[in-house]
Amino acid sequence: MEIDFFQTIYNHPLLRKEDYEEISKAHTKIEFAHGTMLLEKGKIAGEFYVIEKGLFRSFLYDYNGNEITTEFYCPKEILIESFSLFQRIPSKENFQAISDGTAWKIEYDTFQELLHKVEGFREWGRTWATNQLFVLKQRSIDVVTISATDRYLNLIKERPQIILQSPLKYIASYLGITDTSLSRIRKEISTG
Amino acid sequence: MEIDFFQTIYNHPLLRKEDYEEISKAHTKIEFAHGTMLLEKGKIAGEFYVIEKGLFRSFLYDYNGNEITTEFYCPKEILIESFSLFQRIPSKENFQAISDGTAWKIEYDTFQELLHKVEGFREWGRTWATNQLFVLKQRSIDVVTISATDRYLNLIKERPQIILQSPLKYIASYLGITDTSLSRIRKEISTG
DNA sequence: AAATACACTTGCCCTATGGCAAGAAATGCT
DNA sequence: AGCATTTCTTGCCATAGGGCAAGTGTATTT
Repeated sequence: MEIDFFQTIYNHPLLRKEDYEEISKAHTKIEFAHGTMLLEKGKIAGEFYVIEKGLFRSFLYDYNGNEITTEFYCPKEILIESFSLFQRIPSKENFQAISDGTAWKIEYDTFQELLHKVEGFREWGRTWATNQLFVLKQRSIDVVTISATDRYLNLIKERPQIILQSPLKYIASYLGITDTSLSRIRKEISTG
Repeated sequence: MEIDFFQTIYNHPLLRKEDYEEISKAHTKIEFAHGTMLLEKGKIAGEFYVIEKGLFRSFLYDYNGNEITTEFYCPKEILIESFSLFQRIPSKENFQAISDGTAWKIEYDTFQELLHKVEGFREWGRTWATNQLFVLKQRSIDVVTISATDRYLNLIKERPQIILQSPLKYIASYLGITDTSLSRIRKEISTG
């Protein structure tokens, strides 16, 4: 199986070769067609995903009913609503494939077993959670300290696949503006 | 010492009576005058605080130079910049007392020792971190799904001490609006 | 008690952004 | 290839919220 792939994903000093075999076995490959919903708001997540190919997003509706993209998920990234999956509570967001794609999933029960059996996996999970908090905190700071234009430029630099593969409107709402405004920002940028 | 107080703060099934004594001993009482800075952006946090009395806040400057309050800290809450304290990186925010107050602090080294020696404390810390992620995620969802007016009403209901003790301008920037706008919202609310 | 410093409200005006809609461009489907 | 759908741009207009400043109120200091 795809041991190499999983070694780069679940990279932790405590994990040994046999652990990776165990981890690999827990995964099942799954294909998603463009537009497929992976998880809907209000439902309880049943699976953990690692993206292999394609682009995914999470979104919700603001107080005016507009769709707001809250995150993009690229290959090699983990896609889950962690609180829904682990605390068994309704998901706060919707998750959707915005291109055809493939992922490796782990069922909830299997995931719990892995956590239980493999110490290094547990530690990897904790590290991942800590990192999530770091990233989320940084994003909430960026939203106020960096203008939409600059965050767009950052996105181009740091995650160009998103710019190339996502419709403008998803990127716009991710940046906190409308597609009309982002279109104008692009014009500004290209003009100078 | 204030064992009862610390028992309500560090509440975890693994913690036993002797642990609370150990934990209590690690704390030093400290008084803050209104306006005192506890930690400034760019510096590395050296202490962990539990608020006993008073009101505190964290803030930063947006891309137009406006002060933005990012969080309020009330009695019985933990006040730290966790990544600055534990990863030894510069703080991203400023922390300030907005009333006279008292807190219990633990020095960085002492905190590390506690984590090392007391398993229940370590577990409590993990639980706290998980909860931080949950709260931060919920807040970032609230910002888009609930209007400023409704978030203000929620704040009145859920954390009335803040409304009573904090100047309007801090609350306004916390809600993502100016003090002028919040003043108008209050008028709206009281009128009808 | 006067003086000073904040805090809050309110009016006026202005600007950035959104809503809408038309048109152009690109993409996908049959 | 031709049609349909979606995406993106752009103009016009409306509006929520911000900037500013004056005026009132409330504390704190000397």
